[in-house]
Amino acid sequence: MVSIKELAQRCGVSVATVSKALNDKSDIGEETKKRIREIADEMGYFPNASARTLRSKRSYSIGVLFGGDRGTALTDEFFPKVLNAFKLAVEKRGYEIIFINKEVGSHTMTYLEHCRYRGVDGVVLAYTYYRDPEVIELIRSELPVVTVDRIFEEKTSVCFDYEKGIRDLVTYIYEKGHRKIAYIHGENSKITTKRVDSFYETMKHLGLSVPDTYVREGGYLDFRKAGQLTKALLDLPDPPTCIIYPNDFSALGGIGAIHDRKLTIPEDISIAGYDGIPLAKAMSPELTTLKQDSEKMGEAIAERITALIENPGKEPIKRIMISGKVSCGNSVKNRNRG
Amino acid sequence: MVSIKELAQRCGVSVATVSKALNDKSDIGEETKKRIREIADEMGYFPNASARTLRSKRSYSIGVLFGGDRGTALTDEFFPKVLNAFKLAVEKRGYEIIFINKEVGSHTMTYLEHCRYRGVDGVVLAYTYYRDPEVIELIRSELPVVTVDRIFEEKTSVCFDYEKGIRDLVTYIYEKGHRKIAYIHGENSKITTKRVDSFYETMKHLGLSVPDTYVREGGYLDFRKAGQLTKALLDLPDPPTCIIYPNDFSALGGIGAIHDRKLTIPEDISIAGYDGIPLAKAMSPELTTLKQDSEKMGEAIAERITALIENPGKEPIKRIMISGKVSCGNSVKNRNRG
DNA sequence: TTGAAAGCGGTACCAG
DNA sequence: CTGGTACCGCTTTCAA
Repeated sequence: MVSIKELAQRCGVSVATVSKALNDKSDIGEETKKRIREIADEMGYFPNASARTLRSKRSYSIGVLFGGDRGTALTDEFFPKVLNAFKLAVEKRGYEIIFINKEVGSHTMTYLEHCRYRGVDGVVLAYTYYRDPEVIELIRSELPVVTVDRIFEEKTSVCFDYEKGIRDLVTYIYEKGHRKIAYIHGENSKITTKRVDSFYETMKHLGLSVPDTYVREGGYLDFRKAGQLTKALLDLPDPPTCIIYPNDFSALGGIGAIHDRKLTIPEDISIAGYDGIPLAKAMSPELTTLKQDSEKMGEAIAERITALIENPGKEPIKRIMISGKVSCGNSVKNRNRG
Repeated sequence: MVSIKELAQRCGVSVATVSKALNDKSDIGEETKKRIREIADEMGYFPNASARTLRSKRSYSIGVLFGGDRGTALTDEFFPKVLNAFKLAVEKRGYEIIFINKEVGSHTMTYLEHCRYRGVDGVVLAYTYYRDPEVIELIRSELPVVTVDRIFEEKTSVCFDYEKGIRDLVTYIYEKGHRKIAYIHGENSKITTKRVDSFYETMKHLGLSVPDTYVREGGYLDFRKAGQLTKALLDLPDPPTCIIYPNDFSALGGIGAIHDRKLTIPEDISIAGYDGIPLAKAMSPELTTLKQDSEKMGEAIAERITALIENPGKEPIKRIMISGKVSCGNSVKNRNRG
């Protein structure tokens, strides 16, 4: 690898001049800058990341903490898409991502220590166990922080707009003529609460009553439970005409149960998912769902964290909402005409 | 962050001694080592990664290159699971992963340049466009390299054993009494060729003939095409009793087509997928598939690349095969009794 | 506008 | 066995 020294010799100037020229400092002549840049390109020069970081305290790397210790978020069906979008968006801005964890070999360090160890410029937290004292320590640190799908005091956050999402989805189903809508929701969490509250509010706003038996706790990754609950809903004396699932994945459990009962979708019973994973389009009938925009999400996180890094203390705390769109599909029957 | 200097002062020894003690060099007394380590723990000391890398040329980071420029592999349904397993396995060994790409901000660099820029200790390549000259340059470089699912001369590789996988799957289907087995395979690639060859060989070995019309090119992510081809197969004068798909995901396209034809699985037609994604278990009926062991894969890659890094020039070139297991499910009918 | 030199926080060599 | 010191490659201050 060609070093700044070699480059300087080749240019016939000092290393200081080269460094300043490449970092576009104001105290170098335009002529000189131009020449140095050209020769640098020609020689394929890149500053050594470690040296630069060591001296300048800027690593151009962003720590990503997600899914707690077990690092299971990557095995989820939806998060990798957000991560990928985020990755591309930060790379476009000259940053790289580094996964933050507690164990580095035999050493155990806190998340914050890990961040300092690697010298990350900022941190993004997503789907973590937010009550973990170490997570809290990290959030309260002086590092630029963006939290995903969770709001913290004094910190910028980017969240999917679940309230609007559920509202739009329920409204869509309502407009298709459904009045008896059941909701199998995910495990208890802030996100789930938001969704459930929005469900009740929307239903109320639409003038519909919701029997207690219509709202059941399933799980985001538990398709088996979704199947059981679906059967329970179908067995009610007054069953719903449409069932909303925690997400697209768990909707599959429901579909299995519906097939078991020899019913067809959407003729006999309508269903809707949430997330809009590619799979939803592959299903037959195509699943009605709320498509969350993972690209917009990734881009928004990247935009915010890099802004916080590059304008320390000058960026206001923002609460960004990313809204999705109903993906109609064919799993919700139109009851209006017949 | 506490530096080695402060730690040395606190210990009453020189920085050199501290460095050597913490790196467990042989020329420091056991007593001293122990005392220094204790105080280091107490003070929460960690060596600064940049400083260490700068001087020692060891970054304890591993570059990961996958899915080419667009970085789409993370959006795939299966690769994130391998990546996650790999990530956990390298972290256990004290390494971190860094994604290699061409664009870092406005700079464009080759993959190899990026590796040098970040000073990665080794590289893992997976599902890349292997004919890209830059990829070849990287593979031929002096960096420790492990390739995934692809074999290169003089380089260590870890591959899923597709030959055995297809053989086991076909044999399983055969044992269930099927004789007319069709195979919709993925896009042309080395991996696909291996699978198709194994399919033909196994069929031959089982004494079964394969009409040309039974083997069709679909796509790994193209469920729509899988649906079309399924219909074509069903329309044959002598249709197969079982269809194997490129993977679990594309099998869904087939299922849709089968439902469209008002046929049931497995009574009217049997199907099988490949990969064993969680979804396969969620389907109804549960999909018969070949479950690939992503954990074993991740662990094997991690073991190999770290071995290559830590024993430069001493590790033999290995070709590791990761074999999966037939996950029976219920989508292949037992034709033996009835 | 340019350059010399200090130093970021470690590691590695060599002397004691 | 321990310590002094050069130095990894770059940025930054300060002097010219």
